[in-house]
Amino acid sequence: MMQLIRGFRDILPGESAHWQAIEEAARRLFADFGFQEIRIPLLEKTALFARSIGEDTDIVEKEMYTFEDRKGDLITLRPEATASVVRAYIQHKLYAGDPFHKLFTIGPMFRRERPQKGRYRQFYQINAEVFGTDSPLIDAQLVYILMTLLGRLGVSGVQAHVNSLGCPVCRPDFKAALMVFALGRSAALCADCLRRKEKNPLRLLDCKVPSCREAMAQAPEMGTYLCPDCREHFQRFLSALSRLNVPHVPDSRLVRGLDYYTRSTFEIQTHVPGAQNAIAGGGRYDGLVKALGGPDIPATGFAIGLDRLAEIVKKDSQSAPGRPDVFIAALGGKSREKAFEWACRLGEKGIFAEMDFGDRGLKAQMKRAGKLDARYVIIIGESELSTETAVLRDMAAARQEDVPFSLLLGTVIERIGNPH
RNA sequence: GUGGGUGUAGCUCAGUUGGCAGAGCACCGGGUUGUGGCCCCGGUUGUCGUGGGUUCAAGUCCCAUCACUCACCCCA
Repeated sequence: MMQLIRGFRDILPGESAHWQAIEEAARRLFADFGFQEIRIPLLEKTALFARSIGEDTDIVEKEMYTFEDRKGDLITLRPEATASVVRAYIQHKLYAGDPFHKLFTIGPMFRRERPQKGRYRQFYQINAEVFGTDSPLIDAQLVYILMTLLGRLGVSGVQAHVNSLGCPVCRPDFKAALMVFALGRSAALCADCLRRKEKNPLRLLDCKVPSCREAMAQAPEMGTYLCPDCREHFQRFLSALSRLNVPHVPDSRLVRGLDYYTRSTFEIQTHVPGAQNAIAGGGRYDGLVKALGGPDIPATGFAIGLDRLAEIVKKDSQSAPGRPDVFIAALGGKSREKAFEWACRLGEKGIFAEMDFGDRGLKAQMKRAGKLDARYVIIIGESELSTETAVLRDMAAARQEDVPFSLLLGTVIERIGNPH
């Protein structure tokens, strides 16, 4: 049997409704807050991701779908959206005139990781990016938007974890201090952490191995190393969240894996069991626009993992196709042709008319009409053809009447339009 | 990439020390020559994930492989 590629998935009709609900809620919310949609390509030059995400990150080192095209250029299926949005912002000089832009995009990303619950190799994200201000108020607004969206979707028990990663002025000092501290504890660290302390010392802070946690318990905290500007920025971020009554917990262990993050960083976590408890995350990336060849414009944004969110939003009930307004039960070929014509005409008028295309008995067709929960059934067979009169049955009332063909569609439209 | 678990009907799952592949739901037909839901009767549905091996005999034991799943790494 042909099977789909490992780590990829089909979103079947019963589930797609949940996805639509989330996407519609997000679009409405973005409109409410003045965001505009930007649509970006799935493929970019590999160098874009290598430069923005960071050469030494796992994403770039071993998780990207990278290919050579026919010309020999290296291209990559996007592992995240921010790099592309920034590229587009720069390329089309969206900063000219007014650098302030609020953008969102929804679509699939690709990472070649080991599949796991809520994690696929093609996964979907809703991304928001705000360019042109370094205000912590905007960071707070992004968190507020995230919480509002989750609230509108009926997701409860979520918490915003927030932190500040500092800036190019103060972060190097912190990294150095962290490295020195880790060096003193080398004996107690796991193999992964020994590797981390060279490449990405910040990650030492969120290792899950108990012995590492213990060893790092007294590690220096970013908070104490923040420069005055960053310290004030973080305070304003926190107080804005408090003013908005957003439940949030400062979490000095919250670090992000991508190199481009600066200052405010946040993650929305659920209390669901399992390791995949983060459903959205983001933060400020003030240096990225410049690093990718644009002007020195600050920016901030978030990403929501749609796969996990859909899993949470999914109600126990599977969504079903809508109930037909009318089911047309036809007996015999001639009748079926008539039924088919009626079904099409009714559909054109916005009335959902279902019918059976096989050659089945009336009982079977009535059964099907009942199963589909059709409001009315039209019955047409030999005798109806000869008298040019169809039977129109109200299923709930279990009453039926004869209606001349010439009046049938009008009668149905009237009944559906004005029930009773 | 690393480690554990699981693959039997469309779905949820039974299947004994190796001995004719099952149940419920769903689906189809009948009970009513052309009238739904409830009920009753009957029927269909399988590469037992795939490929090899052991055996008189494999869903069952062994090996490999693929997929799913959980955790790690990492991340949304």
